[in-house]
Amino acid sequence: MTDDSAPPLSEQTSEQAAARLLSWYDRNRRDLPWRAKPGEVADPYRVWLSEIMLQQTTVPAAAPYFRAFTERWPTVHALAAAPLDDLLVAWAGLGYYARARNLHACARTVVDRHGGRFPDEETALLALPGIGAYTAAAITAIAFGRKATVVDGNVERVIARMFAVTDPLPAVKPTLRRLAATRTPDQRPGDYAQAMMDLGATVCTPRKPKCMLCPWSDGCAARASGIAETLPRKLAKADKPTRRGTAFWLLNPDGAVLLRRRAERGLLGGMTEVPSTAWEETTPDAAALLAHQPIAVGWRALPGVVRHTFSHFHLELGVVTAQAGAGWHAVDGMWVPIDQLDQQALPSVMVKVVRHALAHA
DNA sequence: CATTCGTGGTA
DNA sequence: TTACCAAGAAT
Repeated sequence: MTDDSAPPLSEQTSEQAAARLLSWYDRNRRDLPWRAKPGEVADPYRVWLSEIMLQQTTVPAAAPYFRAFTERWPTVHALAAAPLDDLLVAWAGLGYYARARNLHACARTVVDRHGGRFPDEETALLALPGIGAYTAAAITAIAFGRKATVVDGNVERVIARMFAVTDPLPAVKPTLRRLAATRTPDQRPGDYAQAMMDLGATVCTPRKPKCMLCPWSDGCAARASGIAETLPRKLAKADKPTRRGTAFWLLNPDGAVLLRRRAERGLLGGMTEVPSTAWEETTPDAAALLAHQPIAVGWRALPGVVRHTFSHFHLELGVVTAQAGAGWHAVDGMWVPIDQLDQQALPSVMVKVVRHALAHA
């Protein structure tokens, strides 16, 4: 049966709809670094690693990190044997650093309690650190070829449009999941999951969906009503407050800069930072600087400000600088030569601070 | 159920 | 320049 002779999607069974999507997938397959080629056996380690990296992260952002990780740590055993700090350095810049900490914990659990093999059932996968409903289903389907309903942002969008679901996210999530489950086929679970996500990523896009290219367009209720681009609806998010702080760019006589490790949990947990005052909505005053300065010296303010936006607030960091005299090696933190900063677990905001300091100091 | 948790690309 | 957005999870 060709696409041209197929009946409208609404008159088809879900198996027939799935077959049409899989046909589209085979004709439009993307070559991604973590994707097994046709005929290749999927490697659960690579599937897992890619799915963690892709959480709330675009393909172009994740790809170079995936290549670096798999080259340096080709197996879950290798990753489990590595120190957490090595993972944090390698993860720096990718964001959501709890993912890296959970990645490490998960690798060690798989090696220590599962004999180095990932479980092939959703419930067992769900129990592992950093693996939630989406990732458990994705690994089940893609790595093990077992039936599972994969629901990510792409699938939510495709399903909301197909069924013209107008209730807003996130409350409507369970409904979208149920609808998605009714269409999940028994055949080619991994390809179907990736086909749904590819469809959302390349055709059923958030803005200006390419309905003319969609294998499901004739059965799409939202397109029929002319509301496809408005779906899925989402509740308005609270606007981001602006927090402010002052960073201390402190050099020692050797030309090394003082850095420190952030708390193991929370924002940028376990990552390296330039010492600073607390980040609060009020501009830090002189007393705050005195209270937070790593050592008591005279500070000179650098011109300008470092701006950065996190997931839930804007940050404006002023930078002050000073030269530490000899004998200050006992401060809380570590002296790092400027030319060795690339070996540190510096998140993007701190890379901005470093660049700003080097440009203006 | 709402909040916390990054980053870079895009319109 | 701002806001939105991306293959979510943990609490």
